[in-house]
Amino acid sequence: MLDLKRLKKDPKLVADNLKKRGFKLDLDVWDKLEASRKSLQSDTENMQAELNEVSKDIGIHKKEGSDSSKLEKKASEITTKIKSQSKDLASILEDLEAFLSSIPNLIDDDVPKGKDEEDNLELRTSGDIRKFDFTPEDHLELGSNLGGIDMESGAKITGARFAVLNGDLARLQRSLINFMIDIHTKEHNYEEVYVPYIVNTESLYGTGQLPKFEEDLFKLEGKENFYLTSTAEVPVTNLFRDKILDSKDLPRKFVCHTPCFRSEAGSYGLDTKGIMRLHQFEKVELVQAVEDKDSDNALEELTGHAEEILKRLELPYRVVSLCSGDIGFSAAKTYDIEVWIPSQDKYREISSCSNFHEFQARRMKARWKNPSTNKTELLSTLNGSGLALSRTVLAIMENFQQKDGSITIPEALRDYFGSKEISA
RNA sequence: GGAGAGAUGGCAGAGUGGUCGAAUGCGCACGCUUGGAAAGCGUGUAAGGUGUUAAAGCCUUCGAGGGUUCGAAUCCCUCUCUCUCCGCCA
Repeated sequence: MLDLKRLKKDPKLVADNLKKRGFKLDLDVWDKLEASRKSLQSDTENMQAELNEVSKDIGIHKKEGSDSSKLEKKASEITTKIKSQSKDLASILEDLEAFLSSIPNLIDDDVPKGKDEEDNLELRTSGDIRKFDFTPEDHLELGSNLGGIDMESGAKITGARFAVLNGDLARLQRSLINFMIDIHTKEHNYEEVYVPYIVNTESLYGTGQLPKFEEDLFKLEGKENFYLTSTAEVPVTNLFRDKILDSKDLPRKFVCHTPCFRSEAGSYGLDTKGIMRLHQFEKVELVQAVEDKDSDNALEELTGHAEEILKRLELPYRVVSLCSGDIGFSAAKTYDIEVWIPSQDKYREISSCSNFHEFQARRMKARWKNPSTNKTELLSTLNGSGLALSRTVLAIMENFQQKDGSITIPEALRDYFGSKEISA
């Protein structure tokens, strides 16, 4: 949710900012809604004030035992008026809410301008891209040969875009989860947390998935407002919902492993092969809640934490700053980390790290008490994958494959995995 | 799944129709006290909206939604959640 004060004060500025991401803010609609809200609301409040006054009077009369029937009649009239008017007000408020809740976040000034993916700005690369002295296979060929990736069974058990991992590859994924969480808790000072994988509409609204993006989610039948979580961002960030945190508890940093369920509506034909894009995948997620003044630094830090995993795994990657047209609904600024995929001869997203500033916090009333002003202020929230598991498995397979089809395990992971290779 | 109890401010916990946004305690802030600290004493301290240079004032909020009433934290209905007991169960 946008800062309403800002929208009231500077509608043009807000609209211009939103324009950068290709969102047209209809200022006429806004002006009309806001004007009628204002007059209706202040009218209603004045009547309410009058009614409160009269009611108080009645109370005094009754206590004294004097006649109050005249006052009661007056109050009754006011009540009737209020009731009819507050219906109008409620409907305006509803429209306003619908209007506001589908406006995306404002974009940070240093976000590169652009239309789509093509205009994203590469900030840095890391690691050396391996030169193969044989023709490398893609992860699905490798996995099938090793008997470790079984798309057929996934399709049989559930359907398209579901995978079964067997033996060493299942173990590889499990070891990666521990590897990542250990680094984030022991070295980067995140608290580990375990959360529900089913979330309700309030939580999804809080982080911004609802009301606009319901089609990306799996909704449970029977239970009115239950959805499978599409990212740990939803349950973990909502830990802060309706809370007022003490300043000494900030920043708050959580790391959480969850499965993620995405309907992948609108991505038909994309990445149909293997485990690149699934309806169900595992992810280790980093979430931070900080004071807004610290949030820019926190984004750099958090991105660095995710990068550290790739460095330790000796996977080549690059960091790109998403351009204004490609940035997500709730985010003010996003860095994507993309890992090198030899079979595609390009970098592919393996982590997305975003600063939401107060956008999510405003929706979920996540606040902290500022001791210097003694006021409650909104938190700033951030999150990023640290990392997406199936794509990490995929990247290790492809980047560390040997001529005979075996896969070397990156050194840093060997203690976790238990051996130094997956043999052919 | 069955039976019962409950949901109040940052936290704990009073309040069963009328100056109740709400006693008290804890916590927190400030002041006094002290060489300094603790203790003690005093003062202040919910959120959101509106308004203002700032304030005052006004409106809303006692789990959520609806209802009764001139007036609801308090009465009625629905829902959600929590706790206790029973059953079932990884």
